[in-house]
Amino acid sequence: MGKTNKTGAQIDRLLSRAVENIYPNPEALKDKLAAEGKLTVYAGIDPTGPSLHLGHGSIILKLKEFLDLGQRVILLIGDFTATIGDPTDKLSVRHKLSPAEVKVNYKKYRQQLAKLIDLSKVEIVYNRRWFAKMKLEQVLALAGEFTVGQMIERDMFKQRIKNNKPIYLNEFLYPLMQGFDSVMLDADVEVGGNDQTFNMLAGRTLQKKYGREKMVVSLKLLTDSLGKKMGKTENNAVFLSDQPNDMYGKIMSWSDDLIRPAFEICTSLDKQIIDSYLALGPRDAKMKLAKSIVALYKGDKAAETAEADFVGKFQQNKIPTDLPVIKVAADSFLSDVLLTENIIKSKTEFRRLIDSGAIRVNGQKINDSHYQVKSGGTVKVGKTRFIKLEMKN
RNA sequence: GCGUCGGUGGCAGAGCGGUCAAAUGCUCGAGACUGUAAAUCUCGCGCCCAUAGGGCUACGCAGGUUCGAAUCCUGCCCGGCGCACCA
Repeated sequence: MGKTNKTGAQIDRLLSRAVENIYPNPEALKDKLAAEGKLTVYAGIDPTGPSLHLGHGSIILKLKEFLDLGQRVILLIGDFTATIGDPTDKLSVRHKLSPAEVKVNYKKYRQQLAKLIDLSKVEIVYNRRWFAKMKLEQVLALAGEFTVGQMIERDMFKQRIKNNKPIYLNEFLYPLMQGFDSVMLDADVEVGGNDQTFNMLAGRTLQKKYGREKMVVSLKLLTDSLGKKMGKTENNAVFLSDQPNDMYGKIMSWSDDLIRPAFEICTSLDKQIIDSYLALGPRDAKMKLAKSIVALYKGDKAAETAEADFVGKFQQNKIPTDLPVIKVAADSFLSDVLLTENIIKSKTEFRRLIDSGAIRVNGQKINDSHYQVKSGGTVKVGKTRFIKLEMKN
């Protein structure tokens, strides 16, 4: 095989790039990869929302590296686990996802991922397949594989105990279920975010009892200097469904110290290229980053446009080109228009924005909360919200 | 089951009969400065009408006491802790 050199480099990259840790150790995985035969590699995604975010993207990028090395890659859709949910956060009243909803979500995921990886080469498996018909005795057997001590080893649980916060029984079950996925898939490798390490290792433990070893690749998470996750809860989380302009803008609003890790985690650019970008200085490097990421998910053309738009909008204070156009009747109250378009949440908010001088019509600051629309034009709300008005005939 | 403490805005956490739309911190929004970064400063952050100001809804849920309740009482629901129970 003449391509050993090339695959050698590929393997090194796979073992290190964006990788936080490999269990039991990188060498073991390296040996496995070097050996003949396909490995079964998988990553799980819970279809809780309509959109994936960049964190999912980085997992997919890693899967692609496995795929490129000729491994068998499975994307596990946790449609059953998603219906259990995590009761930690009382806010998110997790409604059970119906199979139809899951299907809809997954369809969207497909579109979002299509640019990243050739989905026709990836097997899609739903874990409802085995969990839906699981019997209580099987559940108990599963639960019997772990002790409470093992569970409360987990940092999060320790914290909660310390803070007198409740831990629900199904939360203990969650890692077990995730572990059971590995068993059912007969997986050699699982890839996931570092926040999933505990769950993934539960799978490793469980699988060992069935006489099979799974390796775990945990990926670095994109965190800011305070160690906060750029997850769904943070408002600068980038969703793969975001419009190119938004995606670009959100990335530009990231903290500077995210630039280097983001290049590593969210793109597949070569190290030399990344270094050359970083040498440009923080602002320009971030622009390169934003453009690269947008290009990855939306295509080069969209990335070009998004960048041009950004430069125009924020560096030269121009109005972006492709604004949503709203038809309005003459003399409509601007507050009403913005409210119905969901640009603002309430009239009170409108008032507040007016008071702080945040609303401009055709560049003209508005200070009348009863402003009526007389003619078409652009409305700017704050720094990032724009809308174009046209008169209805 | 018994006892006990507790349930307040996006979060944390004050308030414990009127001056409470509710301190404070964080988050968040806007403005200034910038690179839509960070830091800093200023303002704001339930909803509706309004120029001042007014109204409505809110402090787990449902009732009650009172001129007046987030604050007191009763019941219910939920959680923490302790005790009991241990199939």
